Amino acid sequence: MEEIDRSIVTALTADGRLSYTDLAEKVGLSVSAVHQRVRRLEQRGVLKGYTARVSFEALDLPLTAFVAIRPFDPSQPDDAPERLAHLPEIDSCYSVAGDDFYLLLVRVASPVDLERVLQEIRTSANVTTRTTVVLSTPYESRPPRISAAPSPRTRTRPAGEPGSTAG
Amino acid sequence: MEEIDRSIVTALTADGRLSYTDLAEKVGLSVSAVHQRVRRLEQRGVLKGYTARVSFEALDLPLTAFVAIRPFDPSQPDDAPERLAHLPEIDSCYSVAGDDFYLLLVRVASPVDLERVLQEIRTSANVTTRTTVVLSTPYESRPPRISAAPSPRTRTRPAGEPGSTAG
DNA sequence: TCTGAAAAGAGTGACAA
DNA sequence: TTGTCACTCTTTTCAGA
Repeated sequence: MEEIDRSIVTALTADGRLSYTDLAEKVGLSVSAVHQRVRRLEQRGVLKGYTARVSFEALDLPLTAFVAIRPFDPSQPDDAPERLAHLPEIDSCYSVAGDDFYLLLVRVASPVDLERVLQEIRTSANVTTRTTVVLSTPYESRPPRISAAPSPRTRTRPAGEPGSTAG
Repeated sequence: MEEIDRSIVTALTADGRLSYTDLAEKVGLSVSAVHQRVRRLEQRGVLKGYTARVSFEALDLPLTAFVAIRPFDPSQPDDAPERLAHLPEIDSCYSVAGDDFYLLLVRVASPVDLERVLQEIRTSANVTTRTTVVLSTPYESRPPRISAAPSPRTRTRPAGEPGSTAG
């Protein structure tokens, strides 16, 4: 990605409510130029949206756990993610290589709630669970380092226009 | 947490750039009342900040992995999180119960980069690694369900005021 | 803790370069 | 693709209830 776009994305991951005025100052462009770039980054899907970062402790969800799941009957169709999507305690669902099929990140208020959620996971998706409790979180969701490498969409060009292979 | 604050937090996790005007409409208060509530939620630490959500694929970080680590020599002081913090490929670091000491979430551009990062993790923190590659991510970082239970800070009271234990 | 109003500041779109 | 300008809307602060 190009340098200015990179610094825009970096700045917006650090503060998602930055005004275009402040952004423009940071990257050394006018407000409207920055505004257009942000719109393009949003359209390309580089910027997918904006969220508030919350304190899970303050929201009474102090207990985090990773739950690795495997189907009880591996011959059955595997639709665990959809079957589990209704559980609000599940923060994330990853399909993984290795011994397990999926790895879930779960946030609850208490051990008793974790027990209940594990039961709901097992019965909803017909899986066995192996749970790893998080004791503390030294850091989480750090902003990524954004490289200069072109993203796939950067290479796209309007239909009908000749590509560089023509040269 | 109280109902209006809950809907404010929910709305801001869904769209972190919502204007106070829109927020005020959603929760049925005036703009300045909503503004005050948001400021208070920020001061209490319920709202910790705002970020742009990015596409890791578009940022050329299509490969995600979980890396479980254990100290090579368990008798040495355990300062792995600080020793690893400089690696930008590490998104999150969780201290966990169970067989491993920490679980890292890592994002890289390619298998070769993963290999390099694993070597850097091993040498930086003097640990062994066990890596689980993520194949796909059905969902990630979903907004939490916000309960009515009081957050810890809600219970605090001005110093010198008698607590309920006095009764 | 809320409302309403006023001033300062930011977002937005058209147009020229 | 960027900058300028003009218009509109939002943010921010304050007094008063």
